[in-house]
Amino acid sequence: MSKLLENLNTEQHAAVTLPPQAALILAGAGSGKTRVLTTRIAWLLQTGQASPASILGVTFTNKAAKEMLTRLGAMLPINTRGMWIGTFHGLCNRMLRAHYREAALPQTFQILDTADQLAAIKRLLKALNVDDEKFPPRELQHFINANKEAGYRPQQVEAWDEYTRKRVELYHEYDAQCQKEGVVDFPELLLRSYELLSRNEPIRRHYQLRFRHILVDEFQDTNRLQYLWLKILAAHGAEQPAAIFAVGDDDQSIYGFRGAEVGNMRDFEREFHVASVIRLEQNYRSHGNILDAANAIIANNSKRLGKNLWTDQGSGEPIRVYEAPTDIDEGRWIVEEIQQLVRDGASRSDVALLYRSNAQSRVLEQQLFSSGVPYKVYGGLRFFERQEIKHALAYLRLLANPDDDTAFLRVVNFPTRGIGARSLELLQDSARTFNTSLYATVPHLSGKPASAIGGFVRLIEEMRHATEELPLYEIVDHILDTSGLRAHYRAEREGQERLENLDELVSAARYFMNEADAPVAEGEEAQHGDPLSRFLAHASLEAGDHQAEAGQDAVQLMTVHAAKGLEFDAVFITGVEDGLFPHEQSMNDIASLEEERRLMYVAVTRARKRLYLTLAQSRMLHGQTRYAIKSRFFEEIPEGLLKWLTPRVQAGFGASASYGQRSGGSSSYGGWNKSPVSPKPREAMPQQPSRDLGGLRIGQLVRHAKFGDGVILAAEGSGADAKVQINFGSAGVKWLLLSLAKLEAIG
DNA sequence: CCTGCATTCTTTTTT
DNA sequence: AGAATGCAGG
Repeated sequence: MSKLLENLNTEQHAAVTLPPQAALILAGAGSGKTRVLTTRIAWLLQTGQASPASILGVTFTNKAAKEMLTRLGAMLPINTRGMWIGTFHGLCNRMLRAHYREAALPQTFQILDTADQLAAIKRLLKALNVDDEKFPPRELQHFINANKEAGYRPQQVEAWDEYTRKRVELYHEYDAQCQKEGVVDFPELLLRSYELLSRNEPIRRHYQLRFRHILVDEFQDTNRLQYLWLKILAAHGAEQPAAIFAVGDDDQSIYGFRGAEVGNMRDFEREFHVASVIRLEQNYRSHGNILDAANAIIANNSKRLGKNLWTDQGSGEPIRVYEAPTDIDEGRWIVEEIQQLVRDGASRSDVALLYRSNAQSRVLEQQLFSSGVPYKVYGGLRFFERQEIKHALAYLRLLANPDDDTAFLRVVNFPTRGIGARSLELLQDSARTFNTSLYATVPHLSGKPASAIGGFVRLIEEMRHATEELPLYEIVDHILDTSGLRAHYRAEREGQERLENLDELVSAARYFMNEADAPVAEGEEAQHGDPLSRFLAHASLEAGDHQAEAGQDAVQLMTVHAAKGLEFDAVFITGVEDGLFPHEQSMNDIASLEEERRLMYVAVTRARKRLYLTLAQSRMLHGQTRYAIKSRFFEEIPEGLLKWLTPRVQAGFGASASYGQRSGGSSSYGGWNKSPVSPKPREAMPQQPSRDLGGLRIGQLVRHAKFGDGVILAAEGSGADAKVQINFGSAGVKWLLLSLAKLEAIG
């Protein structure tokens, strides 16, 4: 046991060995959070305080769950299979499969992913003749999910206005449709599971007695419903509540926009009477300057639980800042810098390019590509979300559950079978009359549509018959041929990759079966449900690990969100401009600006040794050149931590151009810093935007007869329409037509 | 039923 | 700019 606790610092040790009671661990970035979580489980097991079956480990991503299991396996020679460790959704799915009757679901219930759900909503609106201009499907989807994630069924939603009353009604209809079709969307997995626990006493008691230790990762990301779910599982308020061990960091809460409630941390502390909150503040990742910058940034947020990271690693290098004239120059400079790092011995995979939004990756990719620097972009379309895969899965879903109308409509005419919108409308109408699923309605049909659609139903029936006795992967293989999907993509010009993906689906099925059919070891329970349904659930819940394709040593590109939890020797945070980061849609109210700030905090704390902040004075966005000034977050970083590699010509009055370049100054780290700081002096003067601004440019100080002195923030249009945005300080920020306003360049 | 053009809308993302 | 959807015409 002592071995387990070796090398833990005081706080980590204290957290791991806490008595089994409600605990809140505030774990700063890079403070060994995952280590504490897994060591805690190992310690509970090894000291005999817990059996594997009594442990419930909850994460948000499959990746995190997998990592927990891997690390546990390395620590203890135990069978981790007896424990329930998984994502909220995965665990709820497991529970609902086991008690599908009590949860009023068909045994083969299918899971709708976000796109399926949207399709289902559109279909509903059409069937009910609802104007989708007045009730945009996406908005309705958001409304439904937000309510589910707050724990509200339609009856519980307060509707004060006509509009909301209608949306509640649609929410109700939507639920009814899902129930009829035997499908469940993501938030429904949780809500259903929660309701099952609250309504069914024996089942509730069963799980409450079983899970004595509940460990929750990334607690700051929980939404209301997830909190309620944990609360009921832990038998909160009962005499013998389970011990919840919650680990989180309020400063890294960056999912407020999708319903995460940081407030759950405070509520947890209060409602569960957490005796003492343990703070993990020693950072093992970043050098001092990087941490100082991070601390300084996050200090501007209000309502923090309070935490200050420190390190004993020394301050390290200054943070390098580069301001480029355009986004293309920004990308080019970054690529040169990366090439220099690589020449100095860095490996490309230890270098990350982070950006606020995905749209920014293109310019960077172009530069990397044309320079022949290998790179990998994270966060594209995932395997199970590809259209050919979704088509194949739709056939499989129909085999498992013919009432799945979404799946039916997806493939009834794909590949084309001469079934048009007209026939389908007819079918949908009579399905409403008979109150049956589309599939079940087909026999009632007469006339021409009947034969075409009847043929489709016969095809599915034949598939079902032919695959009855086959193992899973052969079922998949079989439907790829009999559905005509393979033939379809073979005929398509660009179909080669899709065909390969379909083959990969067969492999995925084979792999899935091997995993699933592993002999059931002692202390392990068999999972519920038939292999096909389980495979389909797996496909919905784990849309595909793009992490899988390791490949060569490549520079890592991703959004800041995607970078949470990761770390790199060198990190470039790109596009650090007002309007981009913070994003313009989040600049105006305090709550969302604070989330942007946390996002910046997350970004900064990804770096181990070297951090770059880069920005561009102009960039193409939505097909238009936009001009921006440096991010307001620069003001929050102590000037002494920054090394400007470009002259500072910036907004703010009287800001004199200061050149940050001072030779050397930094010490060397990690072996790949052979050349001091900036390899070569770079072009210093920002170029004038290639637009006639009458000798003006962004950042230019100007004088206006009425508004006084100001600085140009942005420009738009050209010729007679050319407008500039100027910050006149106390006189405000104004857009002025260049042709009308008499502006005099000063400074 | 398919094809091509117009219109729209673009943060972040996991399940 | 570019993707993705929706609608008119072949």
